Amino acid sequence: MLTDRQLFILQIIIDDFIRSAQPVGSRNLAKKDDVSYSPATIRNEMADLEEMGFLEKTHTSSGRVPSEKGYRYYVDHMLSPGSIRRSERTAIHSIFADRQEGMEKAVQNAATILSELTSYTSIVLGPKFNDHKVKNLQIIPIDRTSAVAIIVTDTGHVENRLFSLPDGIEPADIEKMVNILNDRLTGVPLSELRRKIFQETAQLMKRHLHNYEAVLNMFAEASGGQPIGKLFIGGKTNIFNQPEFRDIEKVRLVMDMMEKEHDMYELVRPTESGIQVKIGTENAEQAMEDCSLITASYSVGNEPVGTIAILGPKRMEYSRVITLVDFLSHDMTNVLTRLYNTRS
Amino acid sequence: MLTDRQLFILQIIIDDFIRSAQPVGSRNLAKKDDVSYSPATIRNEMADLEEMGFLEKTHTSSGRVPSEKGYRYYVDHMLSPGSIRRSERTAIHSIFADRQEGMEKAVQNAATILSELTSYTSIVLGPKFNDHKVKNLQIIPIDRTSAVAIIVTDTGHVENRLFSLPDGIEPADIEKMVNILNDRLTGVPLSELRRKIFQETAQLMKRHLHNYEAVLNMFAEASGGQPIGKLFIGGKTNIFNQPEFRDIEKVRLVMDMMEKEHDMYELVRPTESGIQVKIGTENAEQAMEDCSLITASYSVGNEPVGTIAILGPKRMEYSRVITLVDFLSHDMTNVLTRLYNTRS
DNA sequence: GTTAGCACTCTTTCGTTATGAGTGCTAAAT
DNA sequence: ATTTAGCACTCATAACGAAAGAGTGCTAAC
Repeated sequence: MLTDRQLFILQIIIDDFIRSAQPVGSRNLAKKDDVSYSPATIRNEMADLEEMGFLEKTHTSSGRVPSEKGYRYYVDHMLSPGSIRRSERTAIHSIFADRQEGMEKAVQNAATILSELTSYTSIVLGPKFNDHKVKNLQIIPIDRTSAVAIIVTDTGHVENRLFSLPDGIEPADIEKMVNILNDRLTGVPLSELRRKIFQETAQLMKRHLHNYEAVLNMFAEASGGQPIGKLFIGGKTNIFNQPEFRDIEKVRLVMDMMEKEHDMYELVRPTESGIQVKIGTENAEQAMEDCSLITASYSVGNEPVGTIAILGPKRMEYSRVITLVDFLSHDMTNVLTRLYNTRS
Repeated sequence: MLTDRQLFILQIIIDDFIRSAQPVGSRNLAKKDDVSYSPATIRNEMADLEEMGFLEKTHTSSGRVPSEKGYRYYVDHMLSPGSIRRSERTAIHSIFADRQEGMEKAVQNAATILSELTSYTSIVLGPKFNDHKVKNLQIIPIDRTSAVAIIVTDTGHVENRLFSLPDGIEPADIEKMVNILNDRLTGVPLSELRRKIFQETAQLMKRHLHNYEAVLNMFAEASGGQPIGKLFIGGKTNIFNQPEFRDIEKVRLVMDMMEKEHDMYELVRPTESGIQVKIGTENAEQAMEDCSLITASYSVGNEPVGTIAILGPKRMEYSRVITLVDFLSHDMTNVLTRLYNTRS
């Protein structure tokens, strides 16, 4: 469909535009060392590439700019695998070097480092704890009317929630209840906790407590609270560096979106595994029309549990970013898988 | 020091500039219904006010703009107390209507609502839990080498932390330890926990466990982890609305600062109680030179435990914001004090 | 098939020139 | 002794036009 020369020229144009953010013209292209065609030839090819929809002009007599289709083709067919610098490698490995900090800190760290390495905005969706299993349950009474329910998972994650106690419940009752719950629910994955609570323990509880329902309900609710992982965003203001975002309205659109946790979650919610690139309007979100998003999931074993992503301008250094994101996601998968597997 | 008329004119100028963001000139001032002086008279007064440092010109023949000193004087001497609209009152009361959500959610909510009411950026420093007392301690072993330490306070707040177990420790030992800890440390304020841990329990532990030190150390560390409350920021992008922040560099400066948790904490760290207004360079932070900050602390009983703040342009609606912030801080104090006092 | 040449287009820049809002000062009016 | 009208002056902003520069498309020659 494209001749070798067209491919070559398209590649150079996109590479150049990614670097300079300036529309690229035939004259300047021809000056490059590795280009041996005359401006006129290049102009002809450019005209063809434009007709095919890979390039665009900003006005009648401007240089060419890659279209979304152009970027898409570039990403799909012309990406050289790119290498990782030693410093980048060590930076990434340092993220999980210190396990003691706890998962949340490490994930936040990943976001920060990723944004620093790329100077784009990074989004990291922390591991969802659905598939992690209950290690221990506690109910700590605070006063006569309220108590804290605590769920500890086998990965060391802690969920907690304040709830109202039914009237007239005795500390001894609570203790009994905690024992029953731990007895029956240890090892149950969080995703099934809600169901199991009623299925496994309701009968037993009934025998021991007259007021068990309210408590069970609460517990079930606490467990269903956060089915998704936490979201971390690094380098939110990096978008200010991009010359195409000198326009305050554009920045605002993106910034506004970044403040909406739900939108951001929708953006990076895990779908297919592997690396995904969404360019401009390929993203559902209106505010993303001038941005590209590169996402990769990471896994525990074969189960994807979270996502890392880079949000930048359409004119993104795709090659470099994809390499980095790929590397980090594999690193995270390795670390988490090892961690998880030695545990269970 | 200032004649009545100068006071009057200064007030009108500042009020006008707060509304319009445009330098105000004598001609337009004189047109106002409540001004009965001629432009020339006003010009004379303006010149005097400028000489005294309350007004500035952006260039030789422009209208006047309030100086920092002008704003300061305005805030200190000319603020009419301002009233709260019914809708605002209900919005604020709604924040703590639903106690079940837990403190953190409520505080986050406060930030959101405050930013929506003012259309500036709000900062809420959640209650610090230093003075809250230990209700219960737990150590939940995860596997042979690690465990989760959990501290529950009498306010229902939960702190938790993953830590490494010393080699060869037995589940029975852990149980013993937890019992000792609970026995000795219940009721201890978090701020003294670290000290008390060693003072009260070390002797006892020594008798029962050969390897107690590592565990104690860890526990002490977990308790010292977050002496300060959590920080919530609402309406980060509201700054984009301000015409004096059309300049992308200015916005960036402020945005960058808002991303740095530490800087933000420094900004609103509780100092004196009552309402504080910091105008422009009165703030230590460089990035704040075009902004004003209004802070108020809220308390439990007489002890200030957190801060609410509004960050906006120097040209802020001081009167309205101060009224709102004052009202909310009192509301929070009431709610928290009631909550806390029924507990202890 | 490639390229030189040329006319044409469109943006950007720069100086020039109004226009208008605003000031400061002086002198007259109150 | 204030207050105000009048006027000359300053400066930012907008509008205009001209010139420069980068780039294109097309035609004709190589």
